[in-house]
Formats: sequence, C-alpha cells, structure tokens
Amino acid sequence: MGTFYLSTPIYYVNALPHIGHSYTTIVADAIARYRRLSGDKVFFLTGTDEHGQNILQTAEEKGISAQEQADDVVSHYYELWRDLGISHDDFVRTTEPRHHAGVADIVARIDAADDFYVGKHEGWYCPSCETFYTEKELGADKTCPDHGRPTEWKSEENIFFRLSKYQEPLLDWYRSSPGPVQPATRSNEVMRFVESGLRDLSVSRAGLPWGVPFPGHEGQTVYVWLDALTNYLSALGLGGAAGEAGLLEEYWLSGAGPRVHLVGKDILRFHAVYWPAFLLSAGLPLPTTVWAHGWWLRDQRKVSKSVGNIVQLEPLIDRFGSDPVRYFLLRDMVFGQDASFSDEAFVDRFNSDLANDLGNTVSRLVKLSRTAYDGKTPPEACGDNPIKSAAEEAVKGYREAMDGFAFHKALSHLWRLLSEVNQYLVAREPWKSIGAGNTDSSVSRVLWNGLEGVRIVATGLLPVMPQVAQEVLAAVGTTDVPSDLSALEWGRTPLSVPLPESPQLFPRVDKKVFFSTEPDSAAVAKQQKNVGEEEMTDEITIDKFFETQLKVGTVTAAAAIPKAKKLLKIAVDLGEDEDRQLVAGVAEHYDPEDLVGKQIVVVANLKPVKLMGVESRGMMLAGSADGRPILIHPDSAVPPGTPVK
RNA sequence: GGCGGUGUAGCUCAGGUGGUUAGAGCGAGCGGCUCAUAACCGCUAGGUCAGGGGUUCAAGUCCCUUCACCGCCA
Repeated sequence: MGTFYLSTPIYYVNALPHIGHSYTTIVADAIARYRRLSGDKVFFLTGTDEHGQNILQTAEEKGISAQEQADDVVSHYYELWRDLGISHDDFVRTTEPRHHAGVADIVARIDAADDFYVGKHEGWYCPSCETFYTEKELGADKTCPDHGRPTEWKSEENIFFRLSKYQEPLLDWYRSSPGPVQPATRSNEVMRFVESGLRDLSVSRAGLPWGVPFPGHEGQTVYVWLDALTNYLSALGLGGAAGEAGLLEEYWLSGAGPRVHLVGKDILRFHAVYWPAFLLSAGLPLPTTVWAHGWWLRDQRKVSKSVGNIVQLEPLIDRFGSDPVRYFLLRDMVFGQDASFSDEAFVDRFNSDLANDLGNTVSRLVKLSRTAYDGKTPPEACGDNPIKSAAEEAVKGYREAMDGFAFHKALSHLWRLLSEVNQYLVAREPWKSIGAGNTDSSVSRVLWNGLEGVRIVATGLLPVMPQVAQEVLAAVGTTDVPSDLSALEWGRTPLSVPLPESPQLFPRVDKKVFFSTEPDSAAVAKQQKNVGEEEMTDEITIDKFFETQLKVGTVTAAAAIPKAKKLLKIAVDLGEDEDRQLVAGVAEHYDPEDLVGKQIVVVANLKPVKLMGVESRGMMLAGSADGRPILIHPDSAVPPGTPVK
C-alpha cells in the first residue's frame, strides 16, 4: 500500500481527440483502476495544453478567441473521457492560474540554480510548427520539412536553459536500475541521443501573446515544453498557496511511490530528456518511469490529423459501448509496440472474445444453475478441483502482467481460464444429470466451480471494463462490487442466492450485416490506395457525402456581433418552423444589409457551436479566394429548404 | 549517412544463456455435443523460421552478408 502517481500527456487543443489520445488515456485509466484495487492511493492526472501560436491562429481563423478555442476543444475531451469511463483524479489546463503559478515556481527554481541565460536564437522559422530549422533540414526553396510551407529567417533574443550541463546526470539516471525509460529499445534511443551531446535549449519566445509570461523578462513568453511539462507538478500544487505540503509532498517530493508518465513515442525526448533536466536543475525528484507506447496505425501509417486517416472511436462506442472498445485497445496492442487498427479486427475480437467466450460462458452457466436450483446459485461449493488450480495460475499470470503494464498478456491469462471452464463443463456434462432430474452435490460443485471461475475473470476485468465487469459479476451472483483484489481469491461465489435470468451481455455481431451497413473504412481506404497515394485521403464515398445535409435558405436578417471583427449573426429561412440562426465569418467582406433576402447554401445538420457566445446552428457555404469568402447562391430562386445534392 | 530495431503458419504474434517431431490465439476444414449467443469441445494446418554464406556434433536461437520495412539522430 503506497502512493501511485500517473499521468497522461496533456493534449493540444488545436484539434479534436482521436484514437491516439483515447488509447493513452484508456491505458492510464486501466493502470489507475488496477492500482486502486491493489490498495494504492492513486493520483491519476490528465489535461490539456492550451498555449502557443497554433492555438492563436486556429482561433483567429474561426473568428473566436484563443480561450474560446481551448474551451471548445476541452469540452470535447470532457465528454469523451466521461463516455470512456476515465477515472482521472484531476484535469489540468495550462491556462489555469494554478498552472501559471507552477510555471513561475519552476522558473524561479531553475533561475536560482543559474541555469538560464539570455542568448540569440536564430534560424529558418516555420510559423506553423513554431520551430527553427537548420539550413540542411529545409526542403526546396527553404520550405518547412513538415508543412512544405515557406520559412522565414528569424533572429530573436531568447532565454536559454543550460541543458548541456545535465548530460552526465541524465545518463546516470538512464543507467540506474530499473531503467526509468521504457521499453528498453526507447531507452537506448534516448541514451544514444544524449551521448551524442546536448545543446542548450531555448525556453522562451519573444512577442508570443498566448502563453505564460516569463518572470523577470519583459516581452518573453515561456516556451511550450517548459510550460507544458510543468503541468505534471502544477496540478499537484507546485507554486500554490499550500506550498510544498499536501499532494505535491505526498505524491512527488517524498519520493515514496512510483511517479509514472505515460507518453506516446513521438514525445519521448521531451519527457525523457528535457523534463528530467528541468527537474534536476530545479532540485526536484525525477519521475520513476517514463513509458513510451506505440501508435495505432491504419494502412501502415500513423493515425494523425495531417495524414487524414483519423480513426474515430465514437461510432464504435455508440454501437458497442465504451468497455468493448477499451477491451479491444488493450487486448490488441502489445503495449509498447505499434498495432494496426481495423473495424474488422474489432468485430472479430468482439465476437470471439466477448460474445463467444465471455458472454456465452455466462449464459450457459446461469441457465444451468437456474434450471437445477430453482433460479439460484448452487447450494454447495468446492474447494479442490481443476478450475481452482487453473484460476490460481491465471491470477498469478494476470497480476504479473498487470504489474508490468503487459495488458494483452494479462487479458489472455483471464481468457485462458474461461477456456478451462468451458472444457471442464464439456468433460462433466452437468446438463445430462440435470436432465435426468439429478441435482446432487456433484452437479452443484461443477456449476459452482464454473460460476466461480467466471467471477474471478470478471474481477480481473474491473480495471479494463469497469461497467461490464460489474454486470458479469451480478450475472453470476456477486452483487457487491469488490473493493480490492483479494476478490481474486478462490471461493467467494455465494451459495443459493437468487440468480437473475441471464442477460445477453454481448450479442454476436453478424459481420455481413455489419459491414454492409457500416463500410469498413480500412477497406475503403485500401480500394482508394490503388488509385494513388496522393488521392487516397481526398476521396470519399457518395454515402459519406450524403451525411452532409445541404439546403438552400433565404437570409431573413443579419447583424454584426459586438466585439467580433469577422462575425455576423444571420437568420435563415430553411423552410422550417422557425428561422435558423447562424454565425458566419464574413463580416469583413459583406455588409449585413446586403445579405438580407439573398439565397445561400447551408450545411443544415452541423453540430451547433457557440461563437463569441452566440449559438450557430449550421454553416453557410462560400468559396474561399485568398481567404476572402465568396458566397454560393442558387442559379435561380428556389423554395427555402430545397435540398442540395 | 550514423546508431538501433523488425522480418516465424492465411491473419496477429510467442519462441531466457544454441540441443528431442518450431508453438498459441483467430480464421478455415472435419468430427462430437446440445446446457449455452449458428455457441461450446476435440482433431486437422504439411510454415525454405526474409535470401545467401559461416561457426558447431547440433542454429529460428551465435557470426558475416544481401534484401525489405520501421524507429532515433534537437
């Protein structure tokens, strides 16, 4: 029994969450739930990174403030984490005052160690990625290697951090046992990188209005990583009124319990080099583990916004519930490696593991037991049998795997036990005795053993599928949710208690039907691949297109929105009971009075959003020429509400 | 280019320090059973362990090399 600190990265609010964010957070949640059940006092932290030029720019394009942009995206995270059953203890946002206080505090500590100095930072700068590049990294015509956009020569005074000073201390840390950077192959990469020599790091930007002002340096803003990484401690109260007492002392400064950062492999360097260097300088304890996991791939490519092969989990969550999605992600990825995602792999996993193995085993046991014992669990238990030894072995393997973050292994141990239960039932054939009217103690023991095996599996599933695990437990006669893992011990299925009629926990999915109504996006992408790499992400099916409802509407009113440069509030007659209110970013090019009476084309089924506090329930279509909107009109007047296709 | 990794049955992957007929799950085929969600149980899979060379009594497992893919190199 101890403390356990666990963090996900904080996610950038420039775009909506995708499978990568969900995966990291689900993994963290499973670990957090497992540690809590193991008796640890857990602090599980997630949050959002809300500063930087990109946020500002995205907000500007939408005609909203940076804070509104952040608030909007954060609301999606809140919703998704709720839908996925994430049990975080805190959610930190870098725009919060407590985070600013934390950043100020760590800056003061590093400053006290004399690890900052003012220097000149210059090079070819890409505004999109906010990064300086060296000459040889640039593409043709000095374009950004990432975005292909032109870079500009930029030279500014920045504050530098003496990263080079920490080369040896960092190497000592990596070599300490057990290795703090996991898995081992990542640790090697990081060590080679550090061995090759560390350059000092620019940790401020001049004239960046959206961020934490650099204390003591007018006009400088704390640069992204020093700002963002500090969330791990600002959430515990670093720089706060409570000083170093409370959470910060308990989970971090005392150095007592594990301090684990879960990260994607793309941001490993920041967590395994910069962050520990900052902490060394600040005189604060280092994390005990930085765990870099792999990526979900689709068509052999990383799932990302820029590639356009985003995997959205929401449709699967809507259709199957969050727990099967959690199960799939944890079962199908070898933690640490990459894995490929496909709807078909999900459905296969669902049918074979959840429907056939787990669901069906529950059904058959419950039915047999209810039939033999008048709707109750069996009256007699059994202390020594093949299922008991199989369960003990499974629990041992499960615990070892969970302790080592090997979720796929932990789950396969549980499924091995389910398989033993099924084999056992076939060997004993209790239905024959029951059919013959025999429900003596041997039948009771057989059924009780089966139920007990399933109960143990369900208990082990609590961290992975919290909701489903409880349903399974209830289905096999255990209505009290176990509060700790002692429930993995043999022998707790109660005797002769009412057993509810077996619910269909995981109705089998007919793949033919499923894929005829819901086309496998991986298969679609594959077809498109034949057309050519470049076009792959540009083409959509006609079905996809018709998901967008376009209608012609007549503008009935238009007015400027106070304090908004680009926005107009517009009322449109779409042939509905009342006019639709839209907010459109056309104020710089259209006067409100010119719009009234005009017919426009509107996306009618767009999710409503609030812009500058005004609700917008749709979007009007416009061509975009050099950023200037040109409204689209029908060729001749049509009734309001006329569909466009 | 430098450093590191991967390539094993249709698919996803296991295979410490070299040693009997190379394994698991899924899928497929055949058989059984009928309590159960067309489920469950059993059997079957003839895989040049990417290619080539070498060390050894013996190599998927060590060495060299070729090929393909991937990661890190601010």
